[in-house]
Amino acid sequence: MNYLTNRKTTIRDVAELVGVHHSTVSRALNPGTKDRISPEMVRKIEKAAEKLGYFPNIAASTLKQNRSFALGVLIPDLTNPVFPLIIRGIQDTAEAEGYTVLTANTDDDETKEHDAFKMMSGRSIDGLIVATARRQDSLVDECIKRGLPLVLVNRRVDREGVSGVIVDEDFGICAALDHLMHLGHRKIAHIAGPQYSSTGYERAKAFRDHLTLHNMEADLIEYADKFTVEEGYRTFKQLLVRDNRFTAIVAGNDTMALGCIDAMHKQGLRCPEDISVVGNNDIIFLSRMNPALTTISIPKYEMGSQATRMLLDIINGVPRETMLLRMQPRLIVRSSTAPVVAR
Amino acid sequence: MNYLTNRKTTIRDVAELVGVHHSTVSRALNPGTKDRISPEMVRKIEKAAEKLGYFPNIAASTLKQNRSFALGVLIPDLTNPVFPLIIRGIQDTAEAEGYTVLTANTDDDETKEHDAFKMMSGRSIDGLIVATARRQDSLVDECIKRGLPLVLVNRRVDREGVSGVIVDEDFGICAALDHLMHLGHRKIAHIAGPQYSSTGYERAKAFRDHLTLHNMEADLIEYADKFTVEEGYRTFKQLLVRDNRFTAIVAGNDTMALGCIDAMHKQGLRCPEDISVVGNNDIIFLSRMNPALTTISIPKYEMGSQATRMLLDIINGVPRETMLLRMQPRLIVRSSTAPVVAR
DNA sequence: GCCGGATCTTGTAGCGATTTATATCACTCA
DNA sequence: TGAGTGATATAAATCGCTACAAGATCCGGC
Repeated sequence: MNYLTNRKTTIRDVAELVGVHHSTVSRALNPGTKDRISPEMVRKIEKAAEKLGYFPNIAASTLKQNRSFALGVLIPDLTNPVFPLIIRGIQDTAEAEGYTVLTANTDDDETKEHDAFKMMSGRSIDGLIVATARRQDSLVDECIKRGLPLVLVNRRVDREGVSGVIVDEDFGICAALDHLMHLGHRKIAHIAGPQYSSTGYERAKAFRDHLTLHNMEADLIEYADKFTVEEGYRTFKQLLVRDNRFTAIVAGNDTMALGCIDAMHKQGLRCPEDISVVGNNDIIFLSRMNPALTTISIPKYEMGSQATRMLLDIINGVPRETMLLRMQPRLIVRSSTAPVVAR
Repeated sequence: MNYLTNRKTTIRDVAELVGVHHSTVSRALNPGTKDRISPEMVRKIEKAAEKLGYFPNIAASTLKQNRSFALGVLIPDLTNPVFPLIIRGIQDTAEAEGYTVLTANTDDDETKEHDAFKMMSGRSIDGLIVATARRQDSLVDECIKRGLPLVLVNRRVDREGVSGVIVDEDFGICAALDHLMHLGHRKIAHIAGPQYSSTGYERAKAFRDHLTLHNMEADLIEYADKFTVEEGYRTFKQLLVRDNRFTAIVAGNDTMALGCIDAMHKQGLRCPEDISVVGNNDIIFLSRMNPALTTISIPKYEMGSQATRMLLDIINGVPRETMLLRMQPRLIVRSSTAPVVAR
């Protein structure tokens, strides 16, 4: 703290106190250039900085270096329980490396997405983590064109050569289907998530492929427009109109699974007695629900943290082998799935 | 985009294209100074800026103005389901006014809190929203000393004169207790949240006061160290050792209530048949739980949004009457509370 | 026809950091 | 002895924007 004026302490105040040039102070306080200053000088400067309560003005350093030590994160909606853990993974990892995180919700709306990106560009972010990617994504294309370091998380794009941390959706869906078949289910339906998202698309594809492989009916699929409870509800009802002889549902994600269960209850159907349900993501509190939802668990925190590490490596020019890191999900069996019973 | 070099477009590029001085461009593009430039000039400049894909370098403007159009937000932990909605309220409101939000998790740890604040200071935040306040809070004191615009949300401090948006805890607890008494409960216990937090403290105080007023036993209180499921679990067990004749529990918040229910199940007690439980906050999915948790609902999104509006008013020097905005909570009765039965 | 004032635009000087080039040593060694 | 060499420190320029002072332009009015 500068005791005379109200002005914030700057590098020049520190320099004055020590009796050196301010550029020397800059060097001494910067990890990368510290070694060009004599150790005792560094110590003196650090002491003085401490005493004056100096902290760097990041705007000034950003302006000069064109490097902000800030990362952008684009998510659909923070209130969707998948994201808080991913974001904590990102924030914890980023902060440990001295980076600040700017988060924006896009609600899967291209205008909001564009606005958020513009704001982030204005703030000279050093890199971007995108959890909102569509399979064809113009924003991702733009980042690549501009050369902005970019990592995808959760959702991927169709084009190759973009780094990201995603889930082995095939593995998860196969585990779910095997579990259901093991319980005797032979007629299984899928409430698919939006197909513009790789998660929705790949889960539906895995569903079809795996059932086909087992010579089972693979076209009991109804497509939702969003990954929400409401869309799960609506889509399930639609499915029921088409066909009501299935005994199990694989939902595109957990919130949609909850919507399905709501719709079932509304129709007087019971879960799991009449229909078994499997979700996806393993969001919080699922084990406490009624019924406790069987689901495919994905390592959310780890995904955020890995994506951030990846991004920081790209920013720092560290060579990396893996482009697309595919995390292993894990089926968690709870009470929303049960052996099929003759009706 | 500047087509010749790889450099970002600046106001000078725009100025050059239009054939005016760059300071004119700055004026024309700034809402506050736009009226000092002729309308047709403004239009020409805007057109040129658009054409060149110009967007302002916020670091430069921050450096010059000592104003970042960024707000800091301090929360305990994003993965605690109370916060996502509060934060969305903050973000949506802030973004609508052109502000960016920097969020940091403190895990109720003073070191992390201090680090986060230092980072935010370095980024020259224009104001701070604190959801981590302790009743005696040195960080809050520091902000006030420094004159940094500050608004509390959810938790308040003991000292007067600090703006904030909080909940009328007394009202909520009274509603919960009245509900329980109405169901015939005469021996009610409280699993209190940490007393350093105004929420924990005021809820416990309201509990004592209201029961005393009704000439009921008011000291069946056990204090938890954190607002977590685990602490709810531990504290409930502790309470049970002390006294096992209560028929209802008012928990400090929802997560602690869930911990209580876990502990009850572990002890072979049923909720609500043996013991009724009331939570607080109304976090997501409570209505789907088993049993569905009766709780006190607080307007989370609205609180975030109001706090932000308050903060922006302070920043902009708008006079405000209310210092401490007290939101009305609402009891939501579900199936974790039931009439008391003779045992 | 020229002055006073309103209206618009220009010029310039930083904001606080980093960075490149330059200066100043203190030594070594031919 | 004096040029060469590291090792440190200094000077000065710069990042892009805004604010303040000053200049240019135009107009009506006496």
